Amino acid sequence: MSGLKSKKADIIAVAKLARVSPSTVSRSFNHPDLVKATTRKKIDSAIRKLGYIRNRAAQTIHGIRSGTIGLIVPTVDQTIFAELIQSFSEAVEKRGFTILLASHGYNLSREYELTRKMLEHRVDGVALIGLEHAHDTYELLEQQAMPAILLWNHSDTARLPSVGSDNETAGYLIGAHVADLGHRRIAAVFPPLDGNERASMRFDGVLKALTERGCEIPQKWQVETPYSVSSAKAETERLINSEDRPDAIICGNDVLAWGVLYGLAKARLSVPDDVSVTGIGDFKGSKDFEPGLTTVRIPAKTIGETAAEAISGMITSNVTTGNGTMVPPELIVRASSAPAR
Amino acid sequence: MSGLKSKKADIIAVAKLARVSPSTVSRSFNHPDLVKATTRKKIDSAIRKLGYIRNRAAQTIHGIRSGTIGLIVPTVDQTIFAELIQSFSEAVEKRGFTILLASHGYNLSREYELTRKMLEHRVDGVALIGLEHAHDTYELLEQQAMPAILLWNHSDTARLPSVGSDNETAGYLIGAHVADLGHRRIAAVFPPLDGNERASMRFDGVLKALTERGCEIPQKWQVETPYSVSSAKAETERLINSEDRPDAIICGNDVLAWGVLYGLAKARLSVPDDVSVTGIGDFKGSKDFEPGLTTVRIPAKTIGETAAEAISGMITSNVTTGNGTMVPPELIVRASSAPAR
DNA sequence: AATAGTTTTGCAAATGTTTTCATTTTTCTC
DNA sequence: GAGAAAAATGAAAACATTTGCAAAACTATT
Repeated sequence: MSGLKSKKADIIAVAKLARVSPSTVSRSFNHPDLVKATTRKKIDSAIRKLGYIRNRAAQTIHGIRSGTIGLIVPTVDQTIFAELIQSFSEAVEKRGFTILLASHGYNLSREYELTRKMLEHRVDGVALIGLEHAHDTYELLEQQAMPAILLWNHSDTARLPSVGSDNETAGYLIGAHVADLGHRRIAAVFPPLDGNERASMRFDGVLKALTERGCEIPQKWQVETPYSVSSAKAETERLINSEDRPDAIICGNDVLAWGVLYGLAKARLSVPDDVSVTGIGDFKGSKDFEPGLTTVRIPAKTIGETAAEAISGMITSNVTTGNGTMVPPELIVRASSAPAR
Repeated sequence: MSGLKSKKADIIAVAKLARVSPSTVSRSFNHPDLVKATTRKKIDSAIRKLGYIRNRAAQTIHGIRSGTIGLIVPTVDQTIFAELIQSFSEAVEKRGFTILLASHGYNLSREYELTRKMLEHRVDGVALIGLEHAHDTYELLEQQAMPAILLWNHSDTARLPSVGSDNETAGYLIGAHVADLGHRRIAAVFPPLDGNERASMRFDGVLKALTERGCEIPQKWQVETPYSVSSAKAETERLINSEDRPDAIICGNDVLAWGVLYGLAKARLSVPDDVSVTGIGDFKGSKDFEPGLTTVRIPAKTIGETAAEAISGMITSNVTTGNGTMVPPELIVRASSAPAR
């Protein structure tokens, strides 16, 4: 009641109240050095009085950047991505962008739809997770000449610049570690490999390291299980039930490894005395496990930051970063693995 | 080269190619029933040929909704919020909105800035986490008549509608459970209560339940520790080192409870035989712990969905949902708590 | 106090849509 | 096949800004 028109204030209202033209108000936002200090004062006070808030939509149609970056993820609520989302979003915010977030639940055609939606919103760039995307999605981004980047995994041959780790290397590191500890009775607990490029490349890496060292994983010890602690736990109980049990279990990721550790604990088997266990990912929590989990760290924070820098470079100065950056994974040895007896 | 003008296609280009007026193209998007099927065909083919993508920014300046909802969180990368973000975003996506996400790292003035930014982007609504926000933030939202909602906790007296659980009730449930099991030597491991409304209300609830049952927590057993598994673990080692140790430990959240469990495991104390342990939150993983963690579930999924429904109601039909919805927390008894000996 | 140079400001066009209203085209009825 | 009614389309104004250009207002110089 007391003065401020409750109707939405626009730049014209501000101009009127400050007794200047709209152009001057606009300039005072975008090129403050071009307007006299005293006029700027008047304008600022009018802005405050009216509670005016700039309309980015109106700017955007002038070809001005929207200041948003679309981030399209499979899902948010897995530790694996939450960390990445956090660091990426923090890093782009620092550069003045805001994240437009959408999740597709591992459905590639939904991912395409969401990409379209991002383009409708005129995001300045798009970030996708992983290397596998629908043909249409790539086409769309190319055709619209939209700066885009792939997060989490890196491959030189990807169709877009990618920032992340190499899953095969991650698998190789773990495979080599376990084999070098002298284990020969090795089992693998992985998510379904089919259609999961992440998991299957890790597995390939493990196999490569083992083969080089003259080991192999017998078919019966190659376990596939959904991405969940509880099913990994259940599978583990099956795995160790036979008296002919492995003395090392290599897991496709930390979540599965947690499940395996619980399964072993329940069976009163000691880790690492009876069985060595390894994960991949170094999720929050793995460090504090009892025993601490030997794993490979995929440095989510570094990836998020590197990617943020890369894409804002692409946006602000059309600098294409070649085919991205390889952020090396790192073996982290903790208490859950020990030399074979 | 082969036909498609690489310059950004607008609605006018489409109209020209389809030999109709821009109005008709616009109509064919927004009121397809008003345009003849054959013209629609022509238009669709022109759209495809040019790779035209609608410009929501241009629509938005007509007062049309932007189709975005601002979600401002303290941080993404804690299990606690990731689940909530996922369910909220999924639920609003289902209603045609996209999430504009920003994180402030528990900095309330940064939260205010982010809220402003959301308003600049002309989001259709804003969702904040928790009940505690800067005065300015509330003012801003009110003054701009922006539909807004608070997630995670509910209070009838909050300045905005809130959807979530009541932390005091959550604490009460756990306190009652532990006391009713017959425990009298009870310790509490909580995050710093000062300036943390969530934690302190939970603690109040615990105290209330205990007092009603004639118990109390001695000062020396009231432990404050940062939100992290490792520090809870360290604190636990201190706590049980004295030979006069508690036989039940009530934790302010599941993450701390995990730390406590690890600490006890390391000390070779058996849960629940030697000590009962409880959490609050029922985070992913608590179910599969060895032993399973007794806790109070704050149903993130329900909260996200309820909140999504509430805010889209506020947006699409100006229905204000009173002061929100209380989503009741639920005691979940698992193996980590047992009757006192 | 006139001139030239510089700094500030305003006018008007442009941006990519939607929408109201008027006009044209089609369909129906007899 | 004329007239009325209904359906489909187009013209133009509106939306909230930015920006190129020209005009106006200052400053400095003589």
